[in-house]
Amino acid sequence: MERASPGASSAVASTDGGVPAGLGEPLDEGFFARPVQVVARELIGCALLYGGVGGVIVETEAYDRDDPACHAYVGRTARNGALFGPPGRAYVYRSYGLHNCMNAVAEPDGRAAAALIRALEPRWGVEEMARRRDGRARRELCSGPGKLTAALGVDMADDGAPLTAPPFVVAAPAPGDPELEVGTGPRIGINKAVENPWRFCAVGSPYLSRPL
DNA sequence: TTCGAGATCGGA
DNA sequence: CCGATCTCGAAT
Repeated sequence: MERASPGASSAVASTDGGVPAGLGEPLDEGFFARPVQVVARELIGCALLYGGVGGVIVETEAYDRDDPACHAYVGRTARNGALFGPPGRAYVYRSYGLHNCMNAVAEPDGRAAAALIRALEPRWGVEEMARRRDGRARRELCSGPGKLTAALGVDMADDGAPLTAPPFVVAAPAPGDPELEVGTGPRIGINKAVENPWRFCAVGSPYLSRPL
């Protein structure tokens, strides 16, 4: 069981450029140019920041082109174009007319697939995220795909943007970070291909959208 | 603690 | 029409 005490949160040491310290190596395009299930699994424990604000990825889902639940399943359209583009880009779409959801495009250029980022453990710029999320508790800042885009300030204008360049940072787990145990389960909120266990979670994290 | 409905809009 | 969702209020 994790036992983070709210009062013990220390100030985040940041370098000059607003990019926080304590990050691992930035992930390159090659990381994303692999099977989407592998990418989705290995993103657990990595850092995701937007403008210096963000946290550690604790929940993802994989969607590939042969998957009826994937937006690319119906073929290329105006909305899902980024899915067919080069790996390491963002695919951002609007959900239920209200929320934005963010994916990391995976697999080689032209092959549609993406990992949906579903939850973060807030770590950098927590104050700013709380402001954007109406002063909610840390646990609720990024515990869902629509919540985390709101907390980071990611929107439709970021559709197609490279995750390998500012304002995005996606970095491997920092050296010395405890390795997270990854669990799998069925994906959330879909009605097709429900049985595929393509949801990946950091086991026991209190920051998931839902427990496994 | 769980359940159900409403909000809201671009794309097929 | 219908979502890869979130929130709030009511019931349990």
